[in-house]
Order: sequence, then structure tokens, then C-alpha cells
Amino acid sequence: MATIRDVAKEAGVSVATVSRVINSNGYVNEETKKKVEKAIQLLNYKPNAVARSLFKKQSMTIGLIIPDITNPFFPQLARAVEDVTNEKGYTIILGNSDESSEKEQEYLDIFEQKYVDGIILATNTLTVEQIASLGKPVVAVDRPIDSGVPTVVAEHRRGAQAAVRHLLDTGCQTIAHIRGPEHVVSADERCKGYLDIVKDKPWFSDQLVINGHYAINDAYKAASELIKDRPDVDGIFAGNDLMAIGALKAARELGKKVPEELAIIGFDGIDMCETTFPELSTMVQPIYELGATAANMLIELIENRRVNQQYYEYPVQLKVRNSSRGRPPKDVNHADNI
Amino acid sequence: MATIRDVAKEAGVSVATVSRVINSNGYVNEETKKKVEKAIQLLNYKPNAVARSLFKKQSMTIGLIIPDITNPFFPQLARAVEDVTNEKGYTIILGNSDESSEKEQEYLDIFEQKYVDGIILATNTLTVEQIASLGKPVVAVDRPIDSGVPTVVAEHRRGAQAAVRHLLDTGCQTIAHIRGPEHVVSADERCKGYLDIVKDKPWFSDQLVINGHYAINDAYKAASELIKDRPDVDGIFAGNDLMAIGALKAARELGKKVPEELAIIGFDGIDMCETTFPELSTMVQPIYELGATAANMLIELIENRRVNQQYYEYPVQLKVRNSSRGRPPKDVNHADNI
DNA sequence: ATAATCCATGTAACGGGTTACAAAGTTTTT
DNA sequence: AAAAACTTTGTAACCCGTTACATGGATTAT
Repeated sequence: MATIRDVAKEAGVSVATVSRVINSNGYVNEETKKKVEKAIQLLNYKPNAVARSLFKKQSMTIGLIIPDITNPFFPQLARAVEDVTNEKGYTIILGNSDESSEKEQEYLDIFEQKYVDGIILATNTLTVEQIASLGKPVVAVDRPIDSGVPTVVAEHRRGAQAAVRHLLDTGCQTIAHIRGPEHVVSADERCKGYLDIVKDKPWFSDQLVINGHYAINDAYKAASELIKDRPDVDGIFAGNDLMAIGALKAARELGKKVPEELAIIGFDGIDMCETTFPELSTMVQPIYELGATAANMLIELIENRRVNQQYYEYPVQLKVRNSSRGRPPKDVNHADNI
Repeated sequence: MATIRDVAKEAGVSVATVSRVINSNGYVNEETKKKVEKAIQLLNYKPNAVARSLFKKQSMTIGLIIPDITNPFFPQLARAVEDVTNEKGYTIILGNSDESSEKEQEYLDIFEQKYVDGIILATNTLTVEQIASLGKPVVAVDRPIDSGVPTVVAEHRRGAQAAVRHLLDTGCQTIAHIRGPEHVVSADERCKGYLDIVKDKPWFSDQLVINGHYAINDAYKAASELIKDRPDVDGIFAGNDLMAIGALKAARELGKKVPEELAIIGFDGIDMCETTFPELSTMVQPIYELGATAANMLIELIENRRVNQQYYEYPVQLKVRNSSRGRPPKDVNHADNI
């Protein structure tokens, strides 16, 4: 690997001059520039990013921590982040945290040691203190951490309300909620949205809220029991699509017809929704956009150290498919209390 | 950020001594060690990974290039790579190449400049020369590049043969193949496997092989036309699960019953297969294992500079589900010619 | 007792860039 | 014509660890 000194020697100039031409700053005579460029070509010189980072205290890399790339919500998010940061010359380090705060802190330490320029967090076990102590730009996506941290999210609560309202509109009389993990903001918010709509209904009881940890299998089990224990439940709002798919599976196996006997709606809008049978209704989040906006904001923060808007909340959109469509809307009183 | 010199001053020793204690090499008096550790604690010192990299010419990071993390095959692979490398203290840089050789070369250049210690490639637009010129350990996963490059793959061809044989066994009389993109090794191999079995059948013709680019929509379109144009086709072997799902959708929309009138089988074994209706038969690859083995091999290469086995070919497994099950096997002559 | 080892620690060069500063030549201003 | 400003280039310090080498004292071997 050729170094800048090799190039300097080859071109018969000093390293400073070479540095000036590769970074196009400072004065360099046109002739000299050509000589240097020829030497660079000849030696196939590529500047050493590590040496550069050491001096500049920045690395053109950004850290991305997500709970689990295997969860179909995150690949799109990660892809968006990669696309926009890569466009600006950044490279991304990916970390799966499995919702573990130790793992997250470990990654944060590594990021610090590697002079990562900024961090995108789709997790929320970290405290503001941990984040602030980094002294680096951080943006939270999908899961808000603290009002002090720039954030990009979807309207979890409002979306949940709309989902539940949709189930009511479609004639459901008793709606259960399979919620995501406790202490995960998105899950909490969606659960609140559900409660906003149903808490004062005569049929409502706490038992209608079940924990499903955002995973197919948990929801499958939860829904199986629910369907057996509570034959009156005719609508399920799942905290995410994966869990809705689990519920769908449970319904199919137990012979409960969807949507006739049981309407199901999810949340997120992952691709899988279109390949289930029946196709899954959902509240679609603009996943790619969330990631892209977070990445753009982060780069702004990195390059300008400030940003005009530091909180984005994207609307979600009701997408009605066959898992909740075509139920004869009955004439039921379901005045929304929101 | 405290530096090693700050720690040295605080502990009243030289930087060499501090370096010795953080790396536990060389002689250090027990007392001195304690003083240094106290200073480290006090200053919350973390060694600068960039400075270390510059000197050691290694960065404890590995580069991973995949076509597209959004394709459900890759998250599991990436997860496996992250899990095993992270365990050994490595961190991963992720790049999506979109099958573009320019993007791949770009990433390779960046990896070189960042002193990445090794690279895992799930792509195959690169040449051996490009790879060799890196002078770094590289392992190919899923798609072999050249016999000179350590490789971890599944038995694409044999798996394809088994898939097609399964369709024959289940009574299919005319089997089409929706293949993956040309020049992608896995797609080529699977296509060969298909041809191995069918090329001498009286019903075989070139038209039965259609290109679907490994994507749902392409396959959906291809299958729609196929179903209309060739009502005699009663079996489809799709080059991957995504395309099988596309075909499933086409069949459903055109009222072709699966599996009674049309059996469908995919390849890969992604999670989605279990959530489609009917559930999708497939040849399952040990995806996580592929990634884990590749990662382990890479680390071996990085740390020992050699490896005992440099080619792994994992068997794939036929998983029969409802998209091909329960067809009355007719008494048809389908002597395998392999 | 003396040489050979071992233990403990420090000094300084090194890795490969970047940039402040200096020096000297050119051009513009007044 | 002298001063000011601009252009061009080089020298060397700096970023922050790591490690070769040197030094000196304590042990052990012979």
C-alpha cells in the first residue's frame, strides 16, 4: 500500500502538497497538481482512512443499533439509513442489541472508540445520560428516548386508535389487543391508543390486553388461548404485523373464520402482510422514510451541528385488506370517546 | 476524552506502562498495575481504537457485502455473521450492493482504506483479481466466486433436483421453472438442477424456464402469464421463496387451485413460507449456519492466516407443506435421469 | 563472586495522514 | 517604488496508541 510519502517522492513534491491536491484545499499550481495526480494514478494510491480519522477525529462512519435485523421491520429501516448515508460518503456499522441494555452500551463504547461520527438508535433501553455523555450526534428512530434526543417516529398512538376504530366500524363488538413488549415505547403507545378507544366500552376488561413480545410465536400462543377462552372476541388489534400473522395462524388452525368471525389488524405495514391469507389489514408506517429522515437529520447534525426541526412524527395509514374487510357493518353504538 | 498520556500522568508512570496494563503484556508490577487501573477508572479512559488501528494495521472490523438486506434471505445471514464476529470482538460494516459491481468495488475500496480485517461477500460480480488484490482474507457465502476464494454455500443444484423430483413424485406432469437472475451463481445452479431432471422429458421446452429476478413481483407477472398461456403446467419450481410467493399470488388471483391444479415449491426456507396460504413447500437452506460458518472461517483466516477446510457445502432439506402436498400421486413415468 | 536471567519501567520512533507556520516568489495596490 | 496581498511549496508538529530498545535492579545459575 502506497502512502502519501511515496506519492510525494514519486511526484517530487512534499507531502503537504499531495495532501492539498487530494483534499483540494489550499493553493496548488496546476502543473504540480497534474504531476501529483499522475503519481497517485501510477502508485494506485488510496489515502489511509484510519490515519485521517486519527487526526480529524471523525471517521465517516455512523453507528446503527437496532433490536434485531431479523425482525422484518428493520431491514427496510436499515436500508434507508444505508442509502442516504452512503450517498454522502458515510459507511455504517450495524449492531443488533436484542433489547439488551448491556449490548447497547457495549456498542456505544465501541462507537466512541472508533470515532463514529453519529449514531442512530432504534432501541430504547438507554438513558439520556448515557447518550449525552457520548458528546456525539444521536438520533432516535421508531422509539423515542427523551425529548432531548432528536427523534423520528410514526404516530403510534393515533395509528392504534385508528386501527381500533376501524375494527369497530367493521362491526366488531369485543376487541382484544395483543401488545408488544412492556417498556418498549412503540408498544406502550399503541396500547394506549387501543385503550383510548375501548377503555370505557361496557365490554372492556383488562384480560383483553395480552402480551405478545412482537413475535409471531408468542402471539400465536396468546391468540390460540384467547380464541378458546373468549369466543366472544371478534376483533384483534395486534401491536405489530408479525403478531397479527401469529393470530391469523391461530385462527386458521382453530377454525375461526377471518374476517367473518374474527377481524384482525396489525401495525407496521411489512411486506408479509400481502402474502398471508387472508391478506392482512394493517396500519402502515412509512418505514423507509423514517429511516431516511433519521439519517438525513443525523448527517445535518454531524455536519452543521444543529438542525431546524428535531422531532418528526409521521402519520400512519390504514390499509384495509381481507383480514378485516367485508364484514357486514352492524348497527352498533360505538361512539368514539376521543 | 482522556488519552493514554493523561492516564500515565495521573498514575505517575510512562505511557508504555499504561499500554502494558491495558493489553496485559510485558512485565508490570502488581502495585503499578493497580495504580494504573485506578487512573483508568478515574478518568474513564477508553483506548482510542483508531490510533491502535493505525499502528497495528488492523481494525477489529469486518466488512459484509450483501445484495440487499431487504431481501428476507439476508437478515438471517447478516445476523449470524454479526453474532459470531461480535463474540470475538469484531464489529461489522454492512454494505448493500444491489448486484452492482461498481458499488461492490466502492465498498472494497472503503474497506481497504479503513483497514477492515476481513470481508464476507454474498455477491458475485467481483473477479478473483479484484479480491486477490486486496490482500485480505475474504470468504464468499451463498454465491461462490472462484475456487481460490474460501466458500460456504448450500447445495443449490442438488437441492433444485430434489425439489423438481418432489414435484414429479407428487404427480406433476409439466413443470416450469421461474429462475433467479442470470449470472447469479445460485440461480444458475438451481436452474441447472432443474434442467438435470427435466431436460429429457418429452414435455420439456425452453419456454418453461422464465426469468424472475428473485423478486415477488417479477415472479407474480411471470407466473400470471405462464398460467394463462400454458394451462398444462401443473408444477412450478421457483428459484427462491419470494418468487414462489409471487407465483402463489398469481395462482390465487387466477383461480388456479394450489396444490390441486398447480403445485408450487420454492427455495431458501425463509420464515414467510409458513405464513402464506397455502403454506409454501420449499428447500430449506441452513441460512444462519451458512453465515456463522463463513464468519468463523473468516476469523480463522484473520487470526491464523490459514484454515483447514476452505469449502463448505451444506445440504438443503425438502420441507413439504400445503403448496405441494396431498396431490394424488398419479402413476406416471418419471425415471430420474441423474 | 560473577555472569546470566528475570523483572520493571521509561524513552522515543513509528504508523499515515493533516495543517499551522514559515519562506520566498508574484502580482496588485497606492 | 514600496507596501500589501496573493500564490506556491516545504518543514515539522500533531493525532494517540504500540513496541523496540535501553537502563538498572533483583534473582538465579555456575
